[in-house]
Amino acid sequence: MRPNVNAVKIKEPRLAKPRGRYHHGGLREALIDAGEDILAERGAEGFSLREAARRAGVSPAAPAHHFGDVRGLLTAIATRGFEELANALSKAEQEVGPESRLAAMAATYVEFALQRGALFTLMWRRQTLDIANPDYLAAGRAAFNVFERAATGRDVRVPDAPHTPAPAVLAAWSLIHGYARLALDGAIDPSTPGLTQSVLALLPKPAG
Amino acid sequence: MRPNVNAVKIKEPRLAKPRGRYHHGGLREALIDAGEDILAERGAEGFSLREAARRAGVSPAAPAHHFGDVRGLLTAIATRGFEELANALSKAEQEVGPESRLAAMAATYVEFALQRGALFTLMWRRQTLDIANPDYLAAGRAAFNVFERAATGRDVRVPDAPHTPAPAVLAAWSLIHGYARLALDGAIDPSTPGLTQSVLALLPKPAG
DNA sequence: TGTACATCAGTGAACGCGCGTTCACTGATGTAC
DNA sequence: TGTACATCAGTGAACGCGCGTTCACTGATGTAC
Repeated sequence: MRPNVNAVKIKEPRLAKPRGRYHHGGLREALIDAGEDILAERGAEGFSLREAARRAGVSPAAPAHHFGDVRGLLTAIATRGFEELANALSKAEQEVGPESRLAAMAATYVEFALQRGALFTLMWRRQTLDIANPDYLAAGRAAFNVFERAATGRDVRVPDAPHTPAPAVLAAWSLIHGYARLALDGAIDPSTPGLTQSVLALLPKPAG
Repeated sequence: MRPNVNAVKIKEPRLAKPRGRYHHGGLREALIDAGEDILAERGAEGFSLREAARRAGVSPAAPAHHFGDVRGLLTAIATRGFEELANALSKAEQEVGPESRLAAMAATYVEFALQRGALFTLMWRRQTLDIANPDYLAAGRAAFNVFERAATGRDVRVPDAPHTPAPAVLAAWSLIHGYARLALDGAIDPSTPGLTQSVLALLPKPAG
């Protein structure tokens, strides 16, 4: 399924190439859309370049023009995943007062991970991504920035300057990330009434 | 690399089939050993049945006699992973006093994950495992039991009876698990001096 | 103690599969003049 | 405004690959008598 929550895209994506047209017109986006669909349907292991091309209505050689190779396409999909996560976090941040921002972040993060399991998994799978890709790195950093800003209550960061997050921020992020992963991997049943809330209530509180 | 910490095996594993012998004599174990080696060398994506058979000095059809199919072999490898994790946790538990058990568990868990990254990843990769396999389930539960016992300071569990762990236990586990995963996935640099300790110091403390 | 025979644990060749990528190509687009 | 032409974004057939699994088979083991 294409993103149905917090969609970044403005125009309705055109998945398949318009009939009778030689040029697609929006193949790059269409391939990323198709990739997300495949992930949602078949999981992270079920992805293939050829299948993405098929869904976009295009020959298996076409993606190379936009992404070089599979790794390039996967990296673009993961990048968009981080952008969508950052958007979701930003939205949650703006909807609540400062005192409950961390809780809102946490709930949003976990919800994103659970709803988009395979995408979330891919986003972190370094081995299959080009982790030196600047867009990928920037998108990941941006998502973490939103989290950190909400967790600490201030915007400590000079954009793009590397810095060392406070241990309490990393601990909070670890807890959230770990809970999401354990739930995705079947070790925890997040549908147990009240469970998610009571676990997230134990978040280490970074100083404001 | 075969387990060099907390090894469960008694005899030195024989990887390759003894020359001139038709029967291997310990093929099951040898295939699991080989599988762990492949994971350590090539990562979770680099595993293949044929390569494991090759390393065990055996034809590609041989593993089927012991494991049915690839999934069976992978599940056996993951099962042993959980057994080794449980052993490591038990050992750590016994080495320290009750008040520092949780910290010792945490450090051991993270160390295991970082040292055996690909194995740790496989252990949780439900899609490629037979998650209904009783041995796999039992090994996973056993590892969690050790953690829970150390975290709560008491052995609340009737063996094999399903039960609902306290939120504080799940939160502690989530934090540890998340920290390990983020470090494995390159989001956190665990070699930063003092970082691991200061993050783990923020563990939610379950009631004793 | 020796022999017959069922069972078990291997062989190794072959199969079909879908994959990512390559290649020479062509249709469409857009820019220079 | 029209034309030439470079560039871009596609085609589709083909390649080679390693994979997991199947198959008919055989060597080794161990048990019954």
